[in-house]
Amino acid sequence: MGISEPFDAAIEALIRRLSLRDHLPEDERNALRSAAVRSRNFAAGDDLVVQNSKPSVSMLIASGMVARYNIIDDGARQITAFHILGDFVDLHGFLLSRLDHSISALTEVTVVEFPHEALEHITEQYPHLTRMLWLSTLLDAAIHRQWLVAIGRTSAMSRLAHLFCEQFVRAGLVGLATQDSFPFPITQAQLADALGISPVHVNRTLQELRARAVLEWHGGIVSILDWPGVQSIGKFDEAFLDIEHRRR
Amino acid sequence: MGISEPFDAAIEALIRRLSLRDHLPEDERNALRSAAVRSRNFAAGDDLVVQNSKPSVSMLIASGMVARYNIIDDGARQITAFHILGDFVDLHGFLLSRLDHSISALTEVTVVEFPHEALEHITEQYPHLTRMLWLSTLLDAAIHRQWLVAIGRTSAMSRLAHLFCEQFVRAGLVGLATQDSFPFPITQAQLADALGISPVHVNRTLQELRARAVLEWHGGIVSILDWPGVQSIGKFDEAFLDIEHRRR
DNA sequence: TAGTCCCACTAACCTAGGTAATAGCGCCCC
DNA sequence: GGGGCGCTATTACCTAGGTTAGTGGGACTA
Repeated sequence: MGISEPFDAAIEALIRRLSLRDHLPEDERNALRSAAVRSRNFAAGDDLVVQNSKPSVSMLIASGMVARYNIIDDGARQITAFHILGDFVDLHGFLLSRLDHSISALTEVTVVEFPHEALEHITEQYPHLTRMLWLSTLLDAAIHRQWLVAIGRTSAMSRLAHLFCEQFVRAGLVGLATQDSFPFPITQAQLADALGISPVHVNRTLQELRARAVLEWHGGIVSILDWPGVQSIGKFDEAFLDIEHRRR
Repeated sequence: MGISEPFDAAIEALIRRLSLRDHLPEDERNALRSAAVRSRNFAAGDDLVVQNSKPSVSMLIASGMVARYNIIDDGARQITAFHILGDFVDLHGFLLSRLDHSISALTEVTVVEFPHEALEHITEQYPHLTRMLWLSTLLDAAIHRQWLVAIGRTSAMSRLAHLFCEQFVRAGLVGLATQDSFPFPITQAQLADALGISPVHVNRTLQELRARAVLEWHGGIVSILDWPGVQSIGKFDEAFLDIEHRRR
């Protein structure tokens, strides 16, 4: 195995995630496999991409967790997305000239790189696979919209619960969750930056969730104790993740 | 003119918007023109699409203004996007199974419809045009991210100013703005739903902007009095709109 | 085995923005 | 030409969540 292992893990997870939405024929799977050129490792805290850069590759996550974020001039930070195994973190960088945000590793991370020429080749040769990759960026946008709704119009409690629900379902889609738990190896401060609240209030709110006995979060693992309860607090409806197998 | 007028207005505005990012050859322009089948009118307040429906066409705006929004069970509403002339409101509905939000007309609106089969045909025959349409949805996502940053981490003042900046620039791109003004025909309550604040606070904040003499908003027209001032209050940097002409 | 981080957690106090209720004003429509 | 009606504006009061300034514990380090 050696060098081929991260390739396999990441690409098969991507294929698995896409296959939930439509069948991927073997030639398209192979096109994906041969578009990846190499893997790269990052330590926790490293930036994979910095704002305003013009990357020439897009990165698929093979292990670990990353965040996309923006820094505001006063030093505040807003995380706009979390990504895990099988997520194409900056696929949009293929068509956007310069990235409007940075991406940093929340844990140790391994990614697989896809040169933009290889992606362009896919768009020239494989229309259906192109639609599936396009879909993958549309799902990211749908998640952005859910975050907007949560941050704009719901309480800290709801936002927190909603995010846990989303991460639980997404981890499950790539085989990283058990029936009632999933890895969530970040700090309360990072979570605060994603939810648009202060770290202190994240702590307060977590205690309330713990007191209500709907979930626990220790040692980087979230355990769901009462799934309907969390969903209801978070007003979570997984429809936006569009997990439906059909021709696209 | 007659029936062909909205087609022309909408499609030429779309072409203009895309052409800012890369050259669109004549055959691709014609492919777009022939993919549109008919226009439709909506009165202010009508829903163009309701949440969870499965549309079989995508709509390009020919005139008027629409909002994408989600309703939360407690009745609160969050607007996640505004769209004007030349915007493909629900292009993502082409690949997503069911829409995760509703779309409603804020003014009288005319749209041009593109059947999903016609869009699929484009993806099969015109790889470059496909990338450009994909890009158009990526720009929507980039705007979502900016809204997330604004709503999550900035004051009501900044959010308001940021939104005005964004709308001013976007209106300019399709020829709807003058040097220092643009149409913004919505109510303070609708604006509140986009910014994630209350209508009362929108009013308070507008007065503050007026007092600082950076902009005015009367009769559905926003007049920018001090462009650097508005940009600085809104921490606005148009880079995320990716207005750069290059091969994509 | 003491020293130093980093992170979860706590407490006291503070403020941006929410809520409710109401007034005024233009516009349309009989 | 008067009566709704939708929108802006205003006031008084309230609260979710922010801020600041800590404590305590676990893990690596010397």
